[in-house]
Amino acid sequence: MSIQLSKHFESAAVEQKWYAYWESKGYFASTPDERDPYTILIPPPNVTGVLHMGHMLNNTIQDVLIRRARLNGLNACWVPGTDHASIATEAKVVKMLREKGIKKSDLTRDEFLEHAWGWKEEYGGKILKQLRKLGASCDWDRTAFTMDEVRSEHVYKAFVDLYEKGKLYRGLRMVNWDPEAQTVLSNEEVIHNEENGKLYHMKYMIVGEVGKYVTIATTRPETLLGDTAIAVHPDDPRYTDLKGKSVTVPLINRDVKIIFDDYVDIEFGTGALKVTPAHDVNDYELGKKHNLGVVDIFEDNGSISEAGLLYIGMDRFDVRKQIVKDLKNADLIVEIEDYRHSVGRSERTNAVVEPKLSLQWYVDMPAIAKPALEAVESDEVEFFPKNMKNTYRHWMSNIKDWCISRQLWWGHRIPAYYYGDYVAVALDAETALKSIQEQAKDPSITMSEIKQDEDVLDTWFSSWLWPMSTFNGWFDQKELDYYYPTSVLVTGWDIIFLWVARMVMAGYEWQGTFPFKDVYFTGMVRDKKRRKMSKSLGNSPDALKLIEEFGADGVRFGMLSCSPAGGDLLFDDKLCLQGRNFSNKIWNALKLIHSWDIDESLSQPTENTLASEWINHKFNEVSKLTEQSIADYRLSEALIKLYSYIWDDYCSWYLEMIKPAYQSPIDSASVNQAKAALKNICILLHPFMPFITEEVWSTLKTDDDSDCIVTRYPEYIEVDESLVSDFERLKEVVSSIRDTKNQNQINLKELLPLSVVQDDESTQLLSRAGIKETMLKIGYLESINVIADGEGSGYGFIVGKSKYYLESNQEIDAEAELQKLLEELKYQEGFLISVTKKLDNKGFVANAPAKVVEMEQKKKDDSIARIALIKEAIDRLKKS
RNA sequence: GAGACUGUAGCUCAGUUGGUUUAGAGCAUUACCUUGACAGGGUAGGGGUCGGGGGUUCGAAUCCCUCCAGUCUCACCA
Repeated sequence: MSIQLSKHFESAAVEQKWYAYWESKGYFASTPDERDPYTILIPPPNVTGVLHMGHMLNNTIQDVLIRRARLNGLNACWVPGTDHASIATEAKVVKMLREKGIKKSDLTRDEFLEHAWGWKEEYGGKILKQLRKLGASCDWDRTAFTMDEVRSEHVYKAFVDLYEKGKLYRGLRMVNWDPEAQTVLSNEEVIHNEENGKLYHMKYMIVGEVGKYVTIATTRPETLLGDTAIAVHPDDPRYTDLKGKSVTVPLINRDVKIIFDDYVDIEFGTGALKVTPAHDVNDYELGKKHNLGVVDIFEDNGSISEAGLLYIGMDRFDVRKQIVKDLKNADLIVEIEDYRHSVGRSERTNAVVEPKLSLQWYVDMPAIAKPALEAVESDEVEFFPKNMKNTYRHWMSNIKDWCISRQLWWGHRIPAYYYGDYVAVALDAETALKSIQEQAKDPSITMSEIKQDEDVLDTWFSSWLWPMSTFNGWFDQKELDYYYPTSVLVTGWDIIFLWVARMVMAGYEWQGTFPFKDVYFTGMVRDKKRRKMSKSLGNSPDALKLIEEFGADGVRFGMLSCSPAGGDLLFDDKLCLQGRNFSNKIWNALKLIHSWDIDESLSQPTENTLASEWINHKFNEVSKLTEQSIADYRLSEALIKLYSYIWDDYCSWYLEMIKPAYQSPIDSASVNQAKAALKNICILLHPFMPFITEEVWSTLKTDDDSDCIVTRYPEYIEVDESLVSDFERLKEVVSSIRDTKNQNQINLKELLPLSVVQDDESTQLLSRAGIKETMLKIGYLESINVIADGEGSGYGFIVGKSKYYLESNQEIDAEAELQKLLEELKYQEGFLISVTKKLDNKGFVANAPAKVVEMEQKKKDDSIARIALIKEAIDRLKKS
C-alpha cells in the first residue's frame, strides 16, 4: 500500500492546510501552567504597514526559537501585536483625506480620529495576516495594539506615575520641529546626514561707518530675518575695533549689537557669526547669555511668519533662493562657496528639521537610566552580538531627556490639564479638576474651564511599556508573574535607542527587573549591492510573492541560511531557491521510501543494520551541535549543519546504502528505520521549515504520535565515536573507488574486485559487521580480498595507512598513475618538512604543552608512513 | 570632532580563551561520469601573500603597535 506523492513538493496547498490545522488545534495558544514559560514579544509593526524583508527575517527567527521551545516541552508563548505609529499613520490618514478633498484643518479632533480609526479598521492588521503565511506560530488570541484599551491604560498610568515621582516635566527648550508633520520630534527621530549645500558670505554694514562692513558666513541666509546680533571672538584681532558698535541686518535693516564671545571659532569662515536665537540651539544659548531678543520667523509649516517682516507666507526654501537674489541685487553677497555639511531630517517624513523654541513634555532620563545601564554591563540582559553593548553604553552614559509630546491627534492624548498657570496630571478629568481646585484654592472652577493638553504622546512612549502592557500587567498581576521577564527580544539594531534601551529602563523602573533575558539583534536586510532595502529604492522583493514562488519553507531557509547575528544580510533570491530545492530533496527522499515494496519474509541485510546504526549516531551528533548553535543564537550555523546531515549523510550515503536493487523488494526493518530516521529529521528541522516537516511527518506518523509541531525532541544517545570514525573511513574507501573508476573511464557500476592489504587498520575496519557488504554494494565491487603486502595489482590507492587495489583487466595508464602519486608525494613531503621543523625546534618541545607535542609527533609518524607507502607504489609502477 | 566595528577563495561568511594534517564551509565555476527518488545526482579540480608593515611568542588569521580601506553610532562650527 504505497502512498501517492506528487513529483515535486507543492508548498502552497500544504502550507495553507497545516496552518489552518495548527490553529484549529490551538497549538499556538498559551496559558500559564506548571511548565516553564518561554516568551517572546513581537516587535509590533506599524498597524497599517505591509510585510517587508526585515519583518520576514526577524519573525522567522522568532518563530524558530518559539517552535524550538515548544518542542523542548516549554510553555511557548509568542505575543503578536501592532503599533499605532503616531506620525506615520497620521500622515497616511491626512494624505488619504486630502485625496478625498478634505483638509485636516477643517476637521475637529473627534472627526479626524473617526477617520483615523476607520482607516485602521480597514488596513490594520493586514501585516499580521501576512505573518501567518510565513508560518509564524503566534498566540493570536493575545494580539495587542498599542492604542487598544488595555495598552492605553498602561500609558496613562505610566505618565501619571512618572509625573508624581518627579521624573517627568514640562519645559521650554529648543526642539526638533518637523514642518511637514508639524510636530516636534525626539533627538532619536532625527537622522543626520552629510549633504551638499552652500556657504553664503554676506555683508553686514557697520552702523555709522559708511562703506564698512563685517562679512558673515552662513548656510541658511533666510534666517537673517531672525537675527538679533552678530558675534565675534573677543581675541580676534580683525574685530577688536568693533567693540560697542552695531551692524545692520541686510534687507530688513534692523540694527543689532556686535557681541564678543569665545564660543565663536576664529578659524571658521570669516570668524564672524550671525545670531538667530529662535532657530539655532547654539544661538539660543548665546542669546540667553547676552540678553538678546528672540524673533521667531517661522510658521509651523516652515513658511515665514509676520515676524519675519519680508517674504511673509513663503516657504523657507523658496525664501532662501529669493533672498540670495535680493542680496546679490543689493550687492551684499561677497562669495558663495560649495559646502558639505550635516543636515538633520525627520525619520518619518524626511523633511529638514527646524530647530525651534517650544514648550514640551520631557522624561528625565538620567533619573531612570542607571539600573538599565548596569543590567547590560553585567550581562543580566545579554546582547547578541556582544559588541552592541558598546553602542548601548555610549548612548546610555550620555543620555538626554526624552521629548515625548507630539503635536498630533492620532495617539495617546497627554493626561495633563491646565487652568491658567495651574497644571494637573491625572488619569481622568475629575481627578484633575479636583487637583486644580485645590491648587488654586478655588472650588468654583468648573470642568469646562480646565483644558486638557492638545498633544499626544510619542509612539515609543507606549512601545516601551510593551513587555508589561501585553500581559495587562498593571491590572492583572497573574500573567505578568508567569511570563515576565520574557526570554528573548529579536529586533533590528536600528531601534536599539528608540525601543530596546527604553524598554530596559521601563522594566527596571516599574518591575524592578529586566524585561527580557537576551536580545538578539538582527542585521539590516540589504540587496546584493549592499543597499538597504526600501520602498523608495524599489529594491525590496514582494515578500508574499517570494513565498508563492519558493514556498514559506524555502523563503525561511533563504533568510536564515545567511543571517549572522548583527551582521547585515545580503538578500538574494538564489538563497530561497536553494531552500526550495532543499524542500524538494526531502520530499523526494520521502517518495523513495514510500515507493519501496516491502517483503516481510526478508531478514535485514547486515549492511542495512550498520547503516541504520550509523545514521542514528550521526543524528545524535548533529542534534547536539545544532542545540549548541541555537543556544548561542547562531541559527544559520545550525541550519547549515542540518542541511548537510540531511543532504549528504541521509540522502547521499544512507539511502543509497539501504536502497534495494531496482524493482527488488526490501525488508521491513530497513524501511522502518529509514522512516524513523526521517521522522527525527522532521523534528530537528521543524523550527526552521515547519510546513514540509509537518507534511512529511504526517505520512510517517503512527497513531501514537502527536503532530510534529507539538512532539518532543528524541532523547539524546551517547555517540559511538568508533562507529562514526569507521564509517568515515568506509566513505573514504568508497570515494576512492568511485574516483579511480572515474579517472580511468570505468563505468561506476562495473563490478570489479577490490584487494585490501592486511594491516591493523584494515583488519579492524573490515571486521565490523556490515562494512564489507556496504563496500560491495555502493562501491560496485565484485569481491573483496584480503592480501599480503606486495601482492596487489591494479589501480592502487591509500586510505589512512592502508593500501587498496582496484583490479581491472583494463590496461593501466601507468604514466597517469605515476603523476598522481608524485603529486601526492610532493604534498606529503612538504607537510613532513613543516612538522619536522616544528619538532626540531627546541623551544617548541620545551614550551608547548605535552599534548600538542605528542600530536605533532603523531602527525610526523603518520606522514612518514604515508610517504613510504607512496614511494613503494611508485617503485612498483616504475618496474612494471 | 569622539568612539565602535569590520577587512579570510569570484560571492556570503565560519574559524569559540594563540597549537587537531603546510587555512575551512556554502554558493558560484571547470572537467568527466550518471540520469528510474530528486526543479537533479556522483567524483575530482581550480581559486586565498588570512588588508599592508612592524612587534610579542617555541608557535599568530587569532595578542600588541602602526598605516590603509570600508561600515556604523554619537556629537556637531555658523
